[in-house]
Amino acid sequence: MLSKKTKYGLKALTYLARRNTKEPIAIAEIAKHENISQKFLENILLSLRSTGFLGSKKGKGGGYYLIKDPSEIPMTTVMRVLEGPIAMVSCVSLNFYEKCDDCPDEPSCSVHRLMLKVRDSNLEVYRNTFLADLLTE
Amino acid sequence: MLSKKTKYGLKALTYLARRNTKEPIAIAEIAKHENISQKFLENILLSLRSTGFLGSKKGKGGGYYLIKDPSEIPMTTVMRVLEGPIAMVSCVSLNFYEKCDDCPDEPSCSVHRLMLKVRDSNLEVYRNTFLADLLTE
DNA sequence: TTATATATCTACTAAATCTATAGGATAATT
DNA sequence: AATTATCCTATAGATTTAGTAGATATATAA
Repeated sequence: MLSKKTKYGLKALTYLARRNTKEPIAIAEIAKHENISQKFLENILLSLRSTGFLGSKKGKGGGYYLIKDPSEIPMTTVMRVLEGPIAMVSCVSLNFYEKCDDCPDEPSCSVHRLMLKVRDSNLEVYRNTFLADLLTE
Repeated sequence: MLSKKTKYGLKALTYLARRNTKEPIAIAEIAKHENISQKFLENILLSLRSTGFLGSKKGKGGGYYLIKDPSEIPMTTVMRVLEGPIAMVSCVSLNFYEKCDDCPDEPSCSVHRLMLKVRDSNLEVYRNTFLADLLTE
């Protein structure tokens, strides 16, 4: 299942993209409109900031804003920060590879085989989907 | 992340398919060869039995055996039993659909949009992959 | 300079889920 | 009757998730 963290994070980014302004938008506003616990959202936006496409400003009139255009924000980046590795097992992960401790041989492992296909398939979706694609036209 | 339950279940099925016999194979044998806790595997195989492609026999000489040919056992069925719904959110689930309580409108929901793509993509993989495809040739 | 509004950061707690184990019940074989 | 193996239910420990609390840092405005 998709975590609430990811769900909320996506909704928040979508909200920012739809507001379509360079002005910072307060967490409180996003939380209210998207029905998210404000404190929880604080943590989520904080972790998204590390991606480089999300900026923030403190103090009165502060908040969060998109640095890049939504058409340049790929879901690969978003999902990796929010949900973690795209691969379902670490032995097929591109960015977080780790050998399975119980599996003696990867090429002959059925789990490895199946999850490789799943990873490729998901990766294609995430690579070809940008924040802009999730906004309603 | 893929659950251990699913991982073990897949390995067990693969083991059965590779043994390539109609004779029942004891849980103990599978558990030993695949490095799985026997008691845990009991539960897993039990739940897989409901799919119809896995049979069991009690008593001496008993165990589990595949009823169908591995080329006729699709991953959609396996994954749904072991890992649960293929969709990452219930609002895009084919078999377990449920409306999100916090989301007023599905067509305009960005999470819905993205997860629809992901579901379709995963579904294609699982539908086109059969147990037989996971065995090393 | 002071008050206010906002993000930042760390720590914590409660609930849910996952992993595994325990022990007996049931059924088939010898 | 004894043995062997699956079947079934319950439970316990570990981990993860979701959410909360409270103090700190920083920017704005009066």
